[in-house]
Amino acid sequence: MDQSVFRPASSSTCEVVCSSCNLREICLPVGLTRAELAHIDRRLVTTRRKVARGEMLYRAGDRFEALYAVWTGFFKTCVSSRDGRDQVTGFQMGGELLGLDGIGSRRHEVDAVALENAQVCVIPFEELEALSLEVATLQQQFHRMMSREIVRNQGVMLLLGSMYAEERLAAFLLNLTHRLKARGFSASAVLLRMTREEIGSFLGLTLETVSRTFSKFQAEGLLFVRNRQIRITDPVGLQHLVDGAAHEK
Amino acid sequence: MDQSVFRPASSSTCEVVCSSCNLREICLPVGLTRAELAHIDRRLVTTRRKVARGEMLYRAGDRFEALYAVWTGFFKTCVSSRDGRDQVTGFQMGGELLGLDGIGSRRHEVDAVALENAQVCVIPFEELEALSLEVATLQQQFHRMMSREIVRNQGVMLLLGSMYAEERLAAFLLNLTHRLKARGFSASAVLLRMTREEIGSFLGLTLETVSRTFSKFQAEGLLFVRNRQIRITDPVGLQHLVDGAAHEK
DNA sequence: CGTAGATTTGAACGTCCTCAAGTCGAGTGG
DNA sequence: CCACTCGACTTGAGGACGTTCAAATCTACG
Repeated sequence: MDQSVFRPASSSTCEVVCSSCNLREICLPVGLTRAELAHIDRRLVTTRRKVARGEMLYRAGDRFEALYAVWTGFFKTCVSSRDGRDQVTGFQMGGELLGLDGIGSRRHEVDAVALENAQVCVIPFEELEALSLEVATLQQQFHRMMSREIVRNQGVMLLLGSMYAEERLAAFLLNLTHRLKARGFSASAVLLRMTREEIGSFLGLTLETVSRTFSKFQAEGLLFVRNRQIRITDPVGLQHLVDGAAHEK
Repeated sequence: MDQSVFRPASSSTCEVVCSSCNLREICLPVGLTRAELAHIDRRLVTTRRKVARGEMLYRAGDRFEALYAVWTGFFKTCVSSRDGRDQVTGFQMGGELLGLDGIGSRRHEVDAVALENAQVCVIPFEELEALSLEVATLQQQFHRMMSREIVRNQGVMLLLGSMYAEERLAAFLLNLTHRLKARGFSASAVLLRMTREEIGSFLGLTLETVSRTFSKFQAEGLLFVRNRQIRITDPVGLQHLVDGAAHEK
């Protein structure tokens, strides 16, 4: 647990501006004009926060005060019931928002954990709502992002409710590669940031089933696995699986 | 399919005002002052729409133009993948919003089907966003509702990802009764508006498993079932199940 | 170089699904 | 009013998929 350069609650106040951020075409400010961007610069986001691998950005029960836009690094969110069951509900990468769960009750309802050393832009929620009253485009964009979160989760419900293990893992991998590709990374060579257990929790499977399914995919020539290094050699084959090919009559 | 009194796209323009609606303490305008309510009356909602049992309020792919607040009746929402798999993602009753899935892409991403003759308040989305710029409280309330939708769905993911059939059905029933109770209905005598198959689809189970589990609950004295009439006699026992009692060591 | 955690793989078991048959209930028409 | 029909529901039997338990291997990191 390398914490040497990461003081838990450290924050940097220097030059945090959306208008020159490399993620501005993916993140919350999509579609804002230069003038609008200038208007929100230094008002919407004033600080970044570093979160070391394994640490929580926030945890269920914490007071909700801000949303977070992932700038670098990789997160997971988990819900847990009182009896200790828990479920990974999503993985977040650059440009994606964390904290939407807290708006309704003013308390966070899930845990957000960094899977690798990460930095997030802190978006004080009061400020976001205030600016949204001034900048209609910002409001619209925020609504779009919340809506997409809802749709994404419904897609996960489809996966959890009606897919076989192989279909789930295939869908998971394709989703991951699409998002990586949209950020300029390779869609075929993927370095997983999460354990088999975390993948399993997200997909409603055990870690053993995830491991076995990876092995099966490799045996079938769909990909190469070596620990967390994945090379996808047949994305079409994976898509075919997601489309239910293996169980059609 | 009794359509005699329900013309599919019919709408009534008379006296549709939030300020005198019996659901104003549950629906979107929660927390608005009298002045604010007066401000949005006849602007936010101008029409109601009737939807007959079995008909769709909207379907996946339709252009998104409005949100809908359920006024009377009962709905389900379904996602389906191209290969014909489909999954009920939720059931909606009075005061709950439909259509949030369309904001992101300006197209609806799910189907919304009336499970009984229903009426919804039509909330043109452009108008909602415009009014949200004027009435900060309305904006806040809308954000809260979207956030709660996200949290709700994460709860469903927990259910689908890590619960046994009995736990799922118990959780489903308790959720239903809580919502009914909040609307002034009995929390013990419930008339299900959906088929076993729809319950099963929502819970990631087959209709047979749902049926068997109902029978088992009855045999254990947790409830009485008679078709869609449910009488819950031991809500604590059901809660105990949800909390994982049956599988604790 | 040793230890703890992550991963792989095997074998047996269990939950839930599939397939099938039969029952029940509401609506229809004779 | 009653037979008829269709869909919804119940119940049983067998099997499949994924889990659980267990052991071995691998990897990263101190």
